[in-house]
Amino acid sequence: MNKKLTKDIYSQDAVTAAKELLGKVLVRRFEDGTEIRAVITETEAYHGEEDLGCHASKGRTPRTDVMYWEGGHVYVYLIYGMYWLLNIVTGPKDHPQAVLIRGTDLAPGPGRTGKLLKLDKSFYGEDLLTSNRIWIEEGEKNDIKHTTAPRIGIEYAGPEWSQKPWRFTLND
DNA sequence: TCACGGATTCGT
DNA sequence: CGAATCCGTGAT
Repeated sequence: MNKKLTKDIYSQDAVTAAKELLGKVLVRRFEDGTEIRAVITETEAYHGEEDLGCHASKGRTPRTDVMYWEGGHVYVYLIYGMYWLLNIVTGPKDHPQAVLIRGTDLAPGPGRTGKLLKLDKSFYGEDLLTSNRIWIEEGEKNDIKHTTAPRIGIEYAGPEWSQKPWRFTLND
């Protein structure tokens, strides 16, 4: 147990990685040494520039740059001026895609998750394989079952993209 | 340099 | 249903 995930899982495409990250343990270590361990219960996949729901659909900008990096990095951004949303970059270099952590057992909702983990701008580009303040470990269960649903809050992307079943929820 | 609006949440 | 609250993005 307490085994940190290796590069393999992050090198996959976002849709596959989003399913596999369910049930894994998100670990946040604070400066005072205390740790929070939250089981990932809900994810969403954002896949490439052609995905109009993905921020990278606007091309490579200072904000989306990290999505073009190799999988295993952290992409955080501020939404509605209040919440830092946590995303895990996946796939090979120069193929922008990421998995949004939409909820954990300790905090339902992406905004609450970011609040729980006390995320901020400094986590942009953090390496999950070498960071000493945030990483992901193997979970307890092996027989993970999940439910699929359309992604939330991206109506503007049009029906083709907003209706894709790229939202994954861990079954109880 | 400026105006716009968002991968949300909470209270009315 | 609407306010809170800020900065990246694209237009001026």
